[in-house]
Amino acid sequence: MDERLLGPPPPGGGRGGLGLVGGEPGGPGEPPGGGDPGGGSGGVPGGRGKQDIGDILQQIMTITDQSLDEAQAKKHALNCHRMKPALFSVLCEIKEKTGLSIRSSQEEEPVDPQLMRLDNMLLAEGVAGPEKGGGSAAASGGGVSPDNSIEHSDYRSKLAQIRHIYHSELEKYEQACNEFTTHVMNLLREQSRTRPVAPKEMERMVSIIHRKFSAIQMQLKQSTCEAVMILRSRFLDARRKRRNFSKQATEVLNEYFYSHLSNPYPSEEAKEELAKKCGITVSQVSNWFGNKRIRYKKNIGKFQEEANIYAVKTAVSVTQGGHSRTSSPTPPSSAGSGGSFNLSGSGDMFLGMPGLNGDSYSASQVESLRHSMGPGGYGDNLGGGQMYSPREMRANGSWQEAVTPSSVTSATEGPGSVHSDTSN
DNA sequence: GGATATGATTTGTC
DNA sequence: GACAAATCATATCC
Repeated sequence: MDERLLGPPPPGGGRGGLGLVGGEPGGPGEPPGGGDPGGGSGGVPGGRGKQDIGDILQQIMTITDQSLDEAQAKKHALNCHRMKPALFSVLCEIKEKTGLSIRSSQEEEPVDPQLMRLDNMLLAEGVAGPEKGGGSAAASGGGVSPDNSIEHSDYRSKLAQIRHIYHSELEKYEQACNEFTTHVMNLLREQSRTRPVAPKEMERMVSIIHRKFSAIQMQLKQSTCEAVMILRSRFLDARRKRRNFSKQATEVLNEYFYSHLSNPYPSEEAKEELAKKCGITVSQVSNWFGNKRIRYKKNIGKFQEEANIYAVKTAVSVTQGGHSRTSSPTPPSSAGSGGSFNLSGSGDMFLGMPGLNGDSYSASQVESLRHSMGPGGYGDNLGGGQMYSPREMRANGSWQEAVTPSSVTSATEGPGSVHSDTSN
């Protein structure tokens, strides 16, 4: 709090200044009536008057140190003091002089650029200003993938929480600021009975209070910005929010993968359909297949059991009459044009994979399963003229080379076998 | 709490 | 642009 305002010292410094004023010959310090109605000390000679004024000033200056009742009593006594009008006029004069310095220090301060930045950011993020409908702030400004609706709504709800807290705190600050301003104004008005308080002084006091509170508000804005930044970074860095796919989704993906083991590269349409089925995005499907291919290739043995499980699953579902097309939305892209699947998916599975415990499926098993697939199963492409997709023909680390042991392929060489063409 | 699984990202290649 | 491979970061299991 600015002491100068509540008890402005005279120019020249401290209380001594006032004492000097009071002692000026013929000055306003001389009591108009010359009597001593309150003091009870009889007539006041010049020296005695000085001392009296000094006492009064002392009392004024120490009034804040006293208890409320004591202060009220003192205040009342001072207001009734015979010297009061004279003192008041002196103080008014002093005020006139100090008014210049007040005015000079009251010049408009430039808007804090940091505050401007904070305001702009809060506005852009949809925290400050009017609420943005439909969470467009989160979608456009937040940089959250638009196809990730769950995260999107999560982001929006979190942002709404921040917004709510920000506004309620801001309201609290404003309320507190207003209350405090009113309180100080009342105090000043009260004090104006004892000492002159210029309207400008009051204005200045109000502006000081507002400045103090705006500093607090700035902290609030800073904290809010930080919270929004953290929220954004969390949602932007998808790795932080990694969630395992549902069991059902993984099953659908695995079923497709193992039923298209010869060419586990789903077309765009297939990806879209898988994504739809699994409740994930197309890029997530792509990621999943990318990861699956590389991990399968790296450690085929580890995935054998899984492969077998899905092989049997698929076979059973097909033999039961239910086309597993649900798990095999559409053939891979290469198949779309030329039917490039070299083998039926399920057929691959059994040909390329030893059974559990290292045992291979018997030829009859394979044959019966393959047969059971029929034209409606994953073996749709069995009769395709083109045997391999360009990808499969790659010489450097192609999928076929990696996943199909030569012993197996050579043993099952024939229409749809995989190894013969890879060398070309 | 460490090991493992798994989804996502980055980098380089074609 | 799609993909492979490496890597990161988090989830889950024990």
